[in-house]
Amino acid sequence: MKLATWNVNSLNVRLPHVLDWLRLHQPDALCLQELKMEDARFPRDAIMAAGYHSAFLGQKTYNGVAILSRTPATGVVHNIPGHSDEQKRVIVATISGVRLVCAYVPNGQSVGSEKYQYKLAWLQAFRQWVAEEAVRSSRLAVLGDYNIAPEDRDVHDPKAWEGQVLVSEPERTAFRALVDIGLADSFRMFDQPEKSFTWWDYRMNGFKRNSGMRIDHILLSPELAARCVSCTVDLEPRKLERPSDHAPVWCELN
DNA sequence: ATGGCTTGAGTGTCAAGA
Repeated sequence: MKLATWNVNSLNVRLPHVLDWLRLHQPDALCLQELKMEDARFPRDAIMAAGYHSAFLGQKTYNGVAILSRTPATGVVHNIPGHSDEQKRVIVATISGVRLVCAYVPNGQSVGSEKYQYKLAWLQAFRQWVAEEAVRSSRLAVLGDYNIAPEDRDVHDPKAWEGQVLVSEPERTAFRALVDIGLADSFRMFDQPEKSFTWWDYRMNGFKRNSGMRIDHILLSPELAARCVSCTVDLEPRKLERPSDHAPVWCELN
């Protein structure tokens, strides 16, 4: 089983890349973030033509998440249950007996800002709910754009970024609190290249200089972690014309 | 140098991303 996540930074612009990627990699499920479109504009037919079902939660201009899957989704949930939020950042579905959480964690803008406070409060509610879901589902995967680089080795220039948003200690503590539910950061279960990142700034030739961060993650419950044989960042789509600033990440499970 | 790109909104130029 192949599970993947990709922040596409506008599904409208990136749809050709997504369709090509589905055809090339044939994942069982692909979690998307930053659709930046209302539900009425979701390209369900084009995705169906590529052989995939869609569960999606969009909004105008910002945010928006989707789970594409070869088999139909069941038990779809929108947003964090019990947590009131205008922003569409979470969709959950069961695919072939695996409970998938697709999350677009708030960016936080800058440490101490209102958006940073919103990010930390959001992460607290998210962790609480994921912990409950982990009790209900032994086969649980939490995929998405976490907007947190968990360790200094996940940052191209840790000194320059020290204490900044995406790497600040409260954010990293919130990430560890998710892991402490009993979820494994699947990427770190395996040997990986030095300076592996999933996001690179569009500006200043960020990708060419590998000036990036690892902020997109796949966390797995113990049962799924035991079945996981690889976790890979796919750099190829970032090399295309008009790329997303994020790369896809995918796991292979036995 | 608080810049540097990209997107969506909408037709000016700004907010937001990370």
